[in-house]
Amino acid sequence: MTGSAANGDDILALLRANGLRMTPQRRAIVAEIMATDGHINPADVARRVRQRVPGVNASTVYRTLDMLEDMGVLSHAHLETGAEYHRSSEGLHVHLICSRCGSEDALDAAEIEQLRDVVAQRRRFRPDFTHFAISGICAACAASAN
Amino acid sequence: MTGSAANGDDILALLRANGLRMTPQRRAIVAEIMATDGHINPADVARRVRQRVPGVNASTVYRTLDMLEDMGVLSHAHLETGAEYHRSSEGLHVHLICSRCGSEDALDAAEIEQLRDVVAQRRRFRPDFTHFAISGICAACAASAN
DNA sequence: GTCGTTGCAAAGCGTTTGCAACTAT
DNA sequence: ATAGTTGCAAACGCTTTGCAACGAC
Repeated sequence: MTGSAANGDDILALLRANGLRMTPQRRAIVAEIMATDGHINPADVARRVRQRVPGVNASTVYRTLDMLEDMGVLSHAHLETGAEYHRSSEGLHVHLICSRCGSEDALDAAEIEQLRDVVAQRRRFRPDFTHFAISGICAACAASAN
Repeated sequence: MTGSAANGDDILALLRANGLRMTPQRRAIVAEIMATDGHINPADVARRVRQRVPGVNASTVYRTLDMLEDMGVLSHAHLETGAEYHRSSEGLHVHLICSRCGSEDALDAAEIEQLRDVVAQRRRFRPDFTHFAISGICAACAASAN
């Protein structure tokens, strides 16, 4: 339930420690995830994995992603297009998404801290800004538009 | 493209001004929306409207919600369960959602302002905190849990 | 009469499920 | 041998689409 596994070996150990098994399908899925920086949605992961290793069923991909999230290897966040997975080891990641052009950026740890403080100032709610993206208008679009 | 219509008459006027028509189906959908505080998703709106006015097709509901959003009468936000519509006239509304118990709360204008400032401090990105919810742990859950 | 609007029916898409066969351990 | 895992195929829920009929203006 913990692990911030950074590589295949760590993940294998994690599975073993929980009585789970490392199958060829899981190897392929983990490899795909580890090869991808940033986020990809379940359907995309399924497509990509199947492209490399034709035998992998989509339902296996969905079940594996769920499992990896339970193990703490993956996390998901909600972007405009829906849920996206990313490696938990990538650390705090708050997505800024331009609603006009779709470009993406990210806040750093200090900024996230400040956002948390604003909320904590008046509420006992402990916000997790990584779970949902923050929509808005990027500098470029603000300059060129309205 | 503008309107913050608060009642049926305003909406009718808005449609007229844009060469659109007020049909019985639209009347039913608008009535349902106006009778609901908070948010409901498209599928729910469809179900509720059909319950009241059996003749209304689901595709009509989807098309009408899209149209009303284009007109500025409705807005949508992204919550854990997906997209939710709400009346634009309800004003700035930032959703705080507890990921443990699902309870909801909202930030007020002053807090939203402060969040904006945090981002503006170092970026030219203009955030819209209303578009995505903010996930986190509510006070009650933080107290009862580990 | 015009043109926006609707219902219908079908299809699309991502996702989930039950179950028998398979296989990592 | 034991349980975890997979593929299959079907079903699911939400949403979209093309098109002919309809109806608000």
